[in-house]
Amino acid sequence: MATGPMATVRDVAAMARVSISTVSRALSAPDMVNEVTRQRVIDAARELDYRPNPAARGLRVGKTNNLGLLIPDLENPFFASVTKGVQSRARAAGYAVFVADSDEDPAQEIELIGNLATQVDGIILASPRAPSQDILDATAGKTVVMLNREVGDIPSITIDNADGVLQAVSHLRALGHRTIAYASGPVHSWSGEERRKGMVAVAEQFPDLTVVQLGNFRPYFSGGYPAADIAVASSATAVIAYNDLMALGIIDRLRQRGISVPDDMSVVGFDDVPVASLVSPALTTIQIPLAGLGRRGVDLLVERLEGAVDVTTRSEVPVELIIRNSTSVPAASPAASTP
Amino acid sequence: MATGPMATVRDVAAMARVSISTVSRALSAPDMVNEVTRQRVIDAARELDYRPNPAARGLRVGKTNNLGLLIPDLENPFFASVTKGVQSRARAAGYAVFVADSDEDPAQEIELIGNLATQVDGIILASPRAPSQDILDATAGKTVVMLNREVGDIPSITIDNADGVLQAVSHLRALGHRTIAYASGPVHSWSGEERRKGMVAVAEQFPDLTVVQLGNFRPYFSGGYPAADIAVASSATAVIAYNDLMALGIIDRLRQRGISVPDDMSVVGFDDVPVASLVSPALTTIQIPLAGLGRRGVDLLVERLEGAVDVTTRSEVPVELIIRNSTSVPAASPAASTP
DNA sequence: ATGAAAGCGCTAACAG
DNA sequence: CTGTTAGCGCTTTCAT
Repeated sequence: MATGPMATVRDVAAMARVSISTVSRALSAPDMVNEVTRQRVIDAARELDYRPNPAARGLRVGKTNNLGLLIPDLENPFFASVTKGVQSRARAAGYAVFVADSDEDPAQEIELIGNLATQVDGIILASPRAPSQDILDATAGKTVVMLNREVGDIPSITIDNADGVLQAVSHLRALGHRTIAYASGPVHSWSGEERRKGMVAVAEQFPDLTVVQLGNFRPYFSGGYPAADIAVASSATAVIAYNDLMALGIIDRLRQRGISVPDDMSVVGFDDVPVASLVSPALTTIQIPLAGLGRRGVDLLVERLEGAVDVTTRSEVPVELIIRNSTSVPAASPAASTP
Repeated sequence: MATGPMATVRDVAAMARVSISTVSRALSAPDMVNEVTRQRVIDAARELDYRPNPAARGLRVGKTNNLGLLIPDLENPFFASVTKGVQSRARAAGYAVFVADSDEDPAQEIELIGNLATQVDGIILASPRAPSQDILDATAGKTVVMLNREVGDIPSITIDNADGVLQAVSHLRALGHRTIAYASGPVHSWSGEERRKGMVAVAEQFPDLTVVQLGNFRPYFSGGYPAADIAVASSATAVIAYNDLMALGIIDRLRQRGISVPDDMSVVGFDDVPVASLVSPALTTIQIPLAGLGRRGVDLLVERLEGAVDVTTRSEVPVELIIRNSTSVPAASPAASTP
């Protein structure tokens, strides 16, 4: 760093009275060097608090041992959790991670991919917002894995959106709901589209159900307000939101209008971000193992970096319905019998 | 990166038919090179999508242009926001940032400081948990700035905790509260101690007030439960929590026990994390400019890195009371007149 | 088992 | 204005 001049191989070599190559070996190839010499080097290294300069090593070896993580917004608890998972797994695997926040800006994303690429061995793209073609161009020739989205042949880890929607609907249906609303996320959201399609599929699967599409809303708390109003205007007794943040907004708006959740309206979220369990009513939601998603992303990336070329390129993580207090039997439902 | 072999100065030099030093100059020293040659280099560089290898440059120049950020927990919205601020400002200043999450583990912190130090020009320590002496040792000779804590002579940016507490108490007092409880954070928390001391000072300042110290609680949602129970057992009509998360827990526990907030008990948080405005009742809290804290941290660090040695070493950012819906006049207060 | 030397990609003297 | 050269700290042949 700035003040204390870092010790280099040369310093250690001098103190241990060996050549610099012996220092290098003693520290990495445990057994290519005489036991006693090695100890001398180790001691000198410790004494000087010597740490190999990663940049220098990287330059020589052609590998930085750094990973890049690109996310749309750190203040979105979804990505905070994913980042946390990436962080810890990367460290365990011996990588440091550059985190870049694109602020939901597709253009920034593309630029950041280029920046990151100069300093890392591989990049994790979490829910990138940019158009597929732009991503394809920007990542050409780079080692990249994608989280929560699929584009082209880029290795990816996604979540089982269809099953999530199915679980949510099944839950609601079992409670007695027959008209269920769905509040979509942004039009261009990949996972949003997946979930919307899932809703359509589920609707076909249950002929006794009426599924009403409320429209597209911003995937934040604020997006829940218009969604709630439209839901109320519909005949739905339950609403599934694109994500937890939106679900929270829906609940808040409902409360403002004197509509009780879950008594008058059931609400289901998606993601199970940490805050979902801290609000009241606690949110029934589809749990995505967010930190796990991050960890698996690192695993996949590291595999491609160090291992075989043809490892599995796409996988999907399961989701699980977490029933809390924002769902119950519909107000005047015949199925509303509490044993 | 992995597949596409990155172009180097040499490639660009070849294509532009100049020497490598001319390439280097054309790209950094705009006017040390002939206009037309320069353009040839620029073109070649663009053609090859050339990007100087930061590691190589860093090695040569003795500056990485990377910053390290160490935080206790990314899933804590406090740090997510700080990180976001650091991120954006660092990028604007031409730095990439390594983010390291210590998982609230003091030992990890010390180790991570050492790891980070090998790859960065400077480090930002956000609310480190380790003992002062350990931090002093680990950062000796390194360029470091600290956020939300002071130790030794390390340059720091803190917040005006005393004023925050004062604003909270004044607000409550104005509403008519006369017995106010304070739920402290962890014993070893620096800011926790600052706020506790602030409460004591405020208590002395207002002779008509009774301040009851509830004890020390975990600075999370869960810590709010015991705090709430003790608050209820006391005669306080309002409680100020160490932070927003704890305040949320207090409110939740109060609700469980059928105690209405703010009607039966007022609650004030601290930090104004994003979720504070999304819950119901929306939390009255002391707002800390969290992202701003991160940005100022970068500014201070970069100043020390690039500028004079004796820039201001300690500063404090102001806080502001945000009045929302978790506070009101006390239940049976004589001051309870709504005009 | 150890040392000498080359070279990763880059910038900064130092010539010219 | 431009080219040659050295060297940042490290690992890795290649000798010995």
